[in-house]
Amino acid sequence: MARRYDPERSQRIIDAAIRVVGERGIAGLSHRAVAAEADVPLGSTTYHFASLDDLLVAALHQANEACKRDLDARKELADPETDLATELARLVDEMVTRDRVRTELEYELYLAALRRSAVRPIAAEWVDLMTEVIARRTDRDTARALAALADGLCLQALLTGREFDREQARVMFARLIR
Amino acid sequence: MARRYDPERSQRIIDAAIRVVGERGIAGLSHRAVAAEADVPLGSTTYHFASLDDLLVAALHQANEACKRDLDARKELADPETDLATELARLVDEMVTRDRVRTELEYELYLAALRRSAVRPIAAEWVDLMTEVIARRTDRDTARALAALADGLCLQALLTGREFDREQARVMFARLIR
DNA sequence: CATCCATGTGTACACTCGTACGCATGGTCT
DNA sequence: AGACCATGCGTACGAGTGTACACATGGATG
Repeated sequence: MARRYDPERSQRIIDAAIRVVGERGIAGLSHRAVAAEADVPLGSTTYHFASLDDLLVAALHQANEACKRDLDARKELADPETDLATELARLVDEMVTRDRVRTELEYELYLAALRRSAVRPIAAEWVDLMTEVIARRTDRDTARALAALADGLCLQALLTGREFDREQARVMFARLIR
Repeated sequence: MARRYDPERSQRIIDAAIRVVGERGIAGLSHRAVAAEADVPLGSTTYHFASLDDLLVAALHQANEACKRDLDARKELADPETDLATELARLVDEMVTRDRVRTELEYELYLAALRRSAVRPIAAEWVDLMTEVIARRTDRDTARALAALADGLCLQALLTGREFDREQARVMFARLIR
């Protein structure tokens, strides 16, 4: 039979799950949808992930790790030569335009965390990392507020569909920075 | 047969739907769950709301209207004698403690809006009203940022489970107000 | 009073889903 | 070489779902 012994199997299943959630939302995640997307039989998804929740957690965790790596790799955010407010405004701008799909998935994760306790730690991780990265340039309390403002601005942009005004955002970030 | 001619029927169905979403989340919304909660037969829910989406939209719309009325009724927010930053900090505090259930439902609405275009206008309405109410006390751009910060702080509190620090929030709101 | 039709009710159908489970297979270890 | 067992595969079952639809009822209308 085709494709036996596939050491990357469970990884490919996770990748497929991320694509499914990205396209149809968490509500659209099912063993069958993932199996089809990964081109593996149904039994394979249930073998590698005992329950659908396990799969969801694995997928969201991996997606979140990718986001975190990206965030960490943003040298400009850490570089004290740059203007923090400008960099944050740029970050949000890119999140709601270039990376819009991934950002939507990120917020899907957030809001799913409200109901599913298994997902909450993952969401909390993201909030914490975001705060921590910013805190390298300012104090912790301010960093938390900056992260919150960034979150709120993202959400507003995603929900209202209004165009994001980067310059105005920069001004607001600047006001928070002491 | 019992309870024929019930002019409040569709209203009671909506109320039941709100309770169901509040308790189990949007994922838990089904014709049958609502029918049971409203104590009406299954056919009744499908009669009054052709599709499940119709019911969801009606429920979220009504819940949102209630929130909006409450927000409008907050005299302190409009009263120029009060300190705006203090009032906003109090508002968020109450949202994540006393009104936590309703707030979770509000964010559930946000989540739904990300994927369902029918729900997006309802979420946008809420964002707009929030901004408008605040804009009575300051300029529009600042109001938008204040609303975004409030949203972000709410979300952080709900996700991390950390206790909300009202005083710290007040300081951050105050920094945004020019 | 006769009729109509908005409203209310119960049931049935087709579908998707999560999960369980028996069996196949072939690296790996003794 | 032979046995073992992690991994892979297909199928089946029961539960839950949205929706359609045939029928009941009784206030409103003429």
